[in-house]
Amino acid sequence: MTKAERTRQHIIQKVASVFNRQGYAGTALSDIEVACGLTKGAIYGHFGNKDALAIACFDHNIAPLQKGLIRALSSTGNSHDKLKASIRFYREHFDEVASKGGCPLMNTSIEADDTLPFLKERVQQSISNWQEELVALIGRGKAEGCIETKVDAAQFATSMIGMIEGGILLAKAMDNALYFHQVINQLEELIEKDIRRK
Amino acid sequence: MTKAERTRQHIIQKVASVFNRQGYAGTALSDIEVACGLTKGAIYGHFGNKDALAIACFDHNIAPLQKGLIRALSSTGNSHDKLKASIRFYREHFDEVASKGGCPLMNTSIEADDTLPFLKERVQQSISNWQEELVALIGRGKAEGCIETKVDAAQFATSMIGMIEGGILLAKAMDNALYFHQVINQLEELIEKDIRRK
DNA sequence: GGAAAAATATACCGATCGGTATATTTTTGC
DNA sequence: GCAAAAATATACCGATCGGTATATTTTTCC
Repeated sequence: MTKAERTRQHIIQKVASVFNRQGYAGTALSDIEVACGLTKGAIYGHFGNKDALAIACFDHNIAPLQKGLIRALSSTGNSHDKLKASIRFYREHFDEVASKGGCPLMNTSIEADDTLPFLKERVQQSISNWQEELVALIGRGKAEGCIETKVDAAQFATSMIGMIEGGILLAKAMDNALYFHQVINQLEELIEKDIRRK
Repeated sequence: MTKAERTRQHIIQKVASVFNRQGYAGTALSDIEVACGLTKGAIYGHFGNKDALAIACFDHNIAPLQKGLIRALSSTGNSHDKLKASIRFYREHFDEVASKGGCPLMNTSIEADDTLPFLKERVQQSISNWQEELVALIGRGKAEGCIETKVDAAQFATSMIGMIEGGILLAKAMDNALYFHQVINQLEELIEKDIRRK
């Protein structure tokens, strides 16, 4: 890895959580300079402008979440087990996500919604991918016989994502992880009672 | 109503949705001037600073939601019916909320979380109130015999709020109301199958 | 209807915004 | 180890930020 690449990674790694916490409009170049310990000259040597850096940071912020989903999908057990493994992943990593400013998908979505099309595009891609992976998993579960065939896969996938995001929102807003765990408990009960085929 | 009061209301009414859409950091005084058709001189004659205006706008944005909850709680029927009436309210008003930039509770929470304590305080108060009202409603439902006594009132209340907010988030992010309705459908099924006492 | 008061607009403030041109330092490759 | 190139810092740009002092207009009230 060349020096430039290392520095580029250093900047992303240091600045990503600042963007996640303060948002695009709320993060000034001066904040970025402080966060990575470099001056504008250096930063603009690696990124064309603030937008390009914001995109790189967004990608960096969602990478671990995408990896977590992939890992859960390739875990042992049937599709119902994988669904549970996926939820377990979010529960186990909540504190980490919270400490970095919350879910980047939600944070970016809220701000980008009406004002930052170049970020909104990426948010939509991530949500679509997440939802489609869950729909496919539920479909496989029906074929395997571990998930009720009458379950509406799209409705449940959307609801699951909505509950996870909603739980993070409430826990962050209230500064209390209990809210998140309450929603996740409800979700797990839902999967056990209404989704699983007995 | 005096002239000053009328103008003050005019400013709030015009600017509230701009704050909801663009956020606090993303809304410049120049945006505010354009939105209400007045100059800084006039605006600062009614509000001490940008913070004070943001607070007034937040209050204005959540007022209809608070009223909707109160109205649902005082609707006819038992507690289970009131729970359903409350959900129906959000479904019926989704398009209106979406057109004004989404749920102000969520939008404000995300941005205020780490940077705007004076707004975060209000968000917390609103969420607490919402959750407590639902917990109390479920408690009354148990006493009435229309809600299963084994239901965890706090967990369900939190989950219900989380699902509503999560649904709004997804629908807004994807520019597609279907996501919201999917989550609400799931929530209504949940209430009918797992909450209601048969 | 005219003077006092209130509301609004204009003009301006220092600070900070994102971004760039250039000078300086550090790294690379022979 | 030295020159070329790359990386970084410094100094500066015009624009815009939130906010204020003052001038002008509008409203109020006798």
